[in-house]
Amino acid sequence: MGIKFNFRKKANVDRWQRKMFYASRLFFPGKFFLLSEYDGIKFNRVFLHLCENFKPVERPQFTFHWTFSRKPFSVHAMDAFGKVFVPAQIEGKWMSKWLEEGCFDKRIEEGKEPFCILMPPPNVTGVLHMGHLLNQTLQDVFTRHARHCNRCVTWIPGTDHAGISMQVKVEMELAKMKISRREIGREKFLEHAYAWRNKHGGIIFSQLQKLGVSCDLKNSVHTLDEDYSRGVLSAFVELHKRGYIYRGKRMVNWCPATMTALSDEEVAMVSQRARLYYVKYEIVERPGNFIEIATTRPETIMGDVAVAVNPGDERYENLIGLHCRRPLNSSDIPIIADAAVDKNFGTGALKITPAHDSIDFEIGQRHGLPIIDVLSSDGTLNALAGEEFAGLDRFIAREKTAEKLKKIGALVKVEDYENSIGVSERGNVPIEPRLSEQWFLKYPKIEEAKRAISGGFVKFYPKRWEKTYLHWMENIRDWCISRQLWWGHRIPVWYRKNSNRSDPGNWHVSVEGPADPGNWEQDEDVLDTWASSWLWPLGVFGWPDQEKMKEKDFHYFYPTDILITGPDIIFFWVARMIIAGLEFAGPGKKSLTDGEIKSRIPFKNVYFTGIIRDKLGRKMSKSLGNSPEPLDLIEKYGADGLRFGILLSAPQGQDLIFNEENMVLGRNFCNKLWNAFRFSRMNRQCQPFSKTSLGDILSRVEVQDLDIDDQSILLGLVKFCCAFEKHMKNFEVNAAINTTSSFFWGEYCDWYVEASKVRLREGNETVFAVHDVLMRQLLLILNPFIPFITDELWNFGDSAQRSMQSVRCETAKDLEEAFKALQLKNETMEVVSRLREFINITRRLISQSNGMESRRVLHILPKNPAAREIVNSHMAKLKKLTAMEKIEFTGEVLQFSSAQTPFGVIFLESEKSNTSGEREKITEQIEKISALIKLNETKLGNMEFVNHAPANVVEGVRKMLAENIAKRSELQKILATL
RNA sequence: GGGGAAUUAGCUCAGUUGGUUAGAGCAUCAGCAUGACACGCUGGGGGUCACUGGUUCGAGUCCAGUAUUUCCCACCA
Repeated sequence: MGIKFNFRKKANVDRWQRKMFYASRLFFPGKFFLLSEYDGIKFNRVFLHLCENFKPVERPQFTFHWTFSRKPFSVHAMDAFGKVFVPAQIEGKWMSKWLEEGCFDKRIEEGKEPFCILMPPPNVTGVLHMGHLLNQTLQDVFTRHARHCNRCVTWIPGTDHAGISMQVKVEMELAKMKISRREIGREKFLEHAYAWRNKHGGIIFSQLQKLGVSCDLKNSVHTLDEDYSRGVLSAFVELHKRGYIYRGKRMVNWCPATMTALSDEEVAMVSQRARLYYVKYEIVERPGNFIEIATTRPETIMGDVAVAVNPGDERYENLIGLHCRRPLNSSDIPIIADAAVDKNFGTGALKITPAHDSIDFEIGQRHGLPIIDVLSSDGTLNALAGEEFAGLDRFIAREKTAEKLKKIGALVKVEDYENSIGVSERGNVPIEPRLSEQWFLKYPKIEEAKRAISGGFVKFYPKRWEKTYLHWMENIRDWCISRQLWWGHRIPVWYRKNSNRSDPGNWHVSVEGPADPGNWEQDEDVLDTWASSWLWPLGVFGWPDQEKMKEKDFHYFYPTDILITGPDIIFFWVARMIIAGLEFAGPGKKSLTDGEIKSRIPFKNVYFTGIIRDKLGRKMSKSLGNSPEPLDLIEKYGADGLRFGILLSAPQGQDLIFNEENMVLGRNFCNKLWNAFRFSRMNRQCQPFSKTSLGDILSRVEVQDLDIDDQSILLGLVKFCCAFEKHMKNFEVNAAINTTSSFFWGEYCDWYVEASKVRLREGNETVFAVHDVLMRQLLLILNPFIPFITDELWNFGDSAQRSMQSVRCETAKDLEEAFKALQLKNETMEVVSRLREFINITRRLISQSNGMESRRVLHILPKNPAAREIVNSHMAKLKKLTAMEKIEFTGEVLQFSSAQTPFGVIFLESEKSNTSGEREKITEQIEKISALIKLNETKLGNMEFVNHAPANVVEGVRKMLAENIAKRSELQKILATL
């Protein structure tokens, strides 16, 4: 076929245009040719008019990528087996097969090590996003890996009822039908909510199946399931009994949008541009004199009950104890002194509004001040704010009050000011510090929870998160667990009808409720979602029902092995689960021993993933619209390609920038694997892997037929498995996958396959067997990462199609044991690396003397007889890999371009000689090597170095020096003859 | 205000307890239609390891400081 075309003759033609031209001549000798436009996102077909009147066209923005091949339609001996891997053809098939076979079912066998992993329950309303992709793939990798390690595996999935976000969603749905939840009441609302959940909930699992996750869906748990709910309520009742839960009127974070209290963790601090208003209050006892305060919230002035100054502030010393006049809703309020006031902020005088600020509240408490709450629960001002402002939204009221202050001359000035305010994560509005009666939890087992981490019972990966965790534990505050919502676990507390609810004497706290329900009213509120999910590791096993726990194998699987989640919920969830485990995974106890901690922790390892960001470093989110649709990615690159790609870009715990190029790499990798397998089985019949074992394959090997490539690749396989196991043990998935890729692609494909081609063509059965050993092991190792394609290849040629899922993967140790009979020699690796070096140098020489080597004959001046022998015994292979027609030995220096190899100097025969160029090249090399020699010599001349450095390092330098000197004299010899 | 992380090739990142001449992929440039793979193969170029000091015979690696980026925590109205 060789149409040769010398592009160099065409001046000023871009590379891509030359390629197109070349391609067009090859395939469409007429006037048109077809190519695919590829901009990394989508393919389009375009026609370009070329050839006859070929003119350079302006380079377009996208890059071109031609997708044809010289043999685009050629069909191989294995016609079922296309040369391009098409994921869509096999993915659906395998998922249903796995489910059919029950591959993901929980298994328990005596004497086997358990492995349990709990899926962080996605929101029941959730759909698959990029975060899940990473998180779930990682879990799946560990789960499938554990299956290959012969462990009894269960991966328990589930969903979270997602209190606020679910309720907001349902309310929005209802709003579309012009229904408000207050109108229809609690019961009806919950009916709607359940209906909605049953219809839309759990979509995520069908999406996850497309990704190939191998969780046990039959044992899926939902936080509102009957059993789980009973656990949540029992925990409440038990904690109340043990004195950790109390009801009280406190400052809480109030979300005016969803009208509920929130925990501190649900409030995010966001910096904003605000204004600082300076307002003067007239001193009652000294008319005409004023005290000036600074505030960002003039709308709360009507709630002022005092003005406070620092007791050490000389400016205001003589005012303490006097009164000033509140400018709005006029009233006289005292001027007090409190150390909490910062002299240096604003004017140094602080207006005290105990109902709307937590510092003010505390100051108010200290001075016995009254509380005037001017805000309603929805964030509007109420009657106490005065007629003028009542009913206004807090932000409108801010403007209005400022206007009014200006009008009455109380407003001194307004400054721009940047501060940070708490924002409700769900409602996405600023929260309001609000005094309200709520249920609080004083965390139990804090000391033990700290010890669980510092004592190494629970290990964090990466370790640095331990600090964050411990810091939170040090500064922990009581948890507000009640929510003014309907969707969730209703608080199991009943109050005697028409009684004072603040009096615990009127309470009934139990899971079942009072015996005479007619006389009681249940608390209206539900529990914080996290107050149910913190029991996840217990609840999924049926806690606290001992029978159910036995049935669900709590004692076998608990503590679970690894939790994989994002560091953003380290406080929300991870820390609290540890606390819950310590408190509840055993009989109630005030304090725990180390042994008890060890048995009560919910998981032994926590793997924190990074956050997926876009190219600009922004978090990927729906609202920003910067997140690709995961299902589209699966369609484009295949589930395997996507999994591979995402793992490739996910170093442990480091945020990762999403790069679609990695998915391309993943897809390419799968294709390479596909083709490597295709090649290894080409033109021959052999047992599918599903029907054969390592022993079967090894029995096909004739030991005397093993050449050095076979030996060194098998030894390399053991070494690689060793490294792989180490990475997996340390949860370094990224490193594991990199090691695998470089062994498979770099060692197996690039070297061994090429090197063994000659013998393969001769039909050497031993070589076939070695290929099978490698392919088999690689498929087993890769299966957790790319399950679909590996299972397909594993079963190739087997009509039964049984998943490789639970086939035990040989460890490095197993392989070593099995290879003993092959008598592999370690020194073969060394020889092979020299052969590879020889070939590389030769190829470089050919490439450098581009066009000069018309004869393709290589002469070697062998270093010694041993080198000569090695070259001789690998002649066919060397010729093939260097594309030489002839490789000959010579006894003298030749006048061709030369290079130094481990076996001696080589000379590339050519028609034209270029002695001056050669001389220049060699002189340059001599200079370079002389510099190195000098470096080595100074090092060795330094007695400090020789005395201090370890012997092997010094020895290494000595050896290098000797080698360099030898090389240099060789070069000098060549130079002399030129 | 406190704490963590990052800074290595044009881009995305590896880099073991300090030890030969700092690696990979992508991109780029040059060559290639070779019975597995152009989603491929071969080769080349490209780095003052953010900066400044220190420890050491020896620092990308350890220490201190600076700069930039970033995340978390925190009740200055």
